Amino acid sequence: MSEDRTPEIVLALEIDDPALADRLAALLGSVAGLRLAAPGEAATATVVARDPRVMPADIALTQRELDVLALMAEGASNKMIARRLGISVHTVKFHVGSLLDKLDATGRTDAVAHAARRGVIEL
Amino acid sequence: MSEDRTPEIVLALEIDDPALADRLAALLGSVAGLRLAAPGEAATATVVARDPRVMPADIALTQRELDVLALMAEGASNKMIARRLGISVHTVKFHVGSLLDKLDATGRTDAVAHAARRGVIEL
DNA sequence: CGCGAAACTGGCCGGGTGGTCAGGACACCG
DNA sequence: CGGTGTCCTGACCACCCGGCCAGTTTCGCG
Repeated sequence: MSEDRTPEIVLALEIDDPALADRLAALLGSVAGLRLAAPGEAATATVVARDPRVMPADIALTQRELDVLALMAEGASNKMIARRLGISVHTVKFHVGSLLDKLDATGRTDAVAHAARRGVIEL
Repeated sequence: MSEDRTPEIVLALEIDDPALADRLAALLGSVAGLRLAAPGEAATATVVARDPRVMPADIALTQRELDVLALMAEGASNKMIARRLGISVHTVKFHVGSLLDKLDATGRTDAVAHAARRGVIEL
């Protein structure tokens, strides 16, 4: 009961690089006042590090495509996007088509999922 | 050039709770072999902690709805979901309807976006 | 044993979606 | 100047989606 005013910080590790994970584990494991979380244990904080990720140059989307993509992520229909952007539905469908192509998606739902996964958009 | 094969780990902090951030900064700042990142500096790893999160009670989705939701996030069509789950398209549409209702979404794209936002599914 | 919740199925239909073909305007670059 | 790329628009069409109606079974709970 002495000093439980410092409730021991539990740190979880989510490191892609095994070598880095080892070094961090060694470093952090010997720090007084915190300990590493057991697998599956609820942690106070998580140390994350994903290396040069699968994300080659943001897949080169044009500005207009990013506009359309953002509205798609809001759940907007082609008609809504057209109105919001001041262009015709045909043009929206054109951009959506390009998006599906570039993002390698089969539909608009798949497209926003892929985009969110690679950080192109923020959900 | 002695031992720069241990390139000093740079840690960034993304902690919601200021008190926890302070304690972690104090603890980690005095560990040899790593240092805290300056604001905006590219870090080796990031320590994240979002507290009691916006995610109370998971909005009570049934198991089947979670199944359908997961496949929706994959970009699967109703027909594909039906095949994958061994049920009819009508049933899929039934579950999708419930999903749209519970997630307060206007379409399947909106539904997976909402679900991802509140952590119901992992993108 | 009733009763509700969950899961499942069917049909119908208006509107949305994705693919395809075709075209024009503009800017940049070799 | 011709080529390339982006952006924009039009039309056509098969298919999908979401909402509506209705119905069945199975399960757990009081």
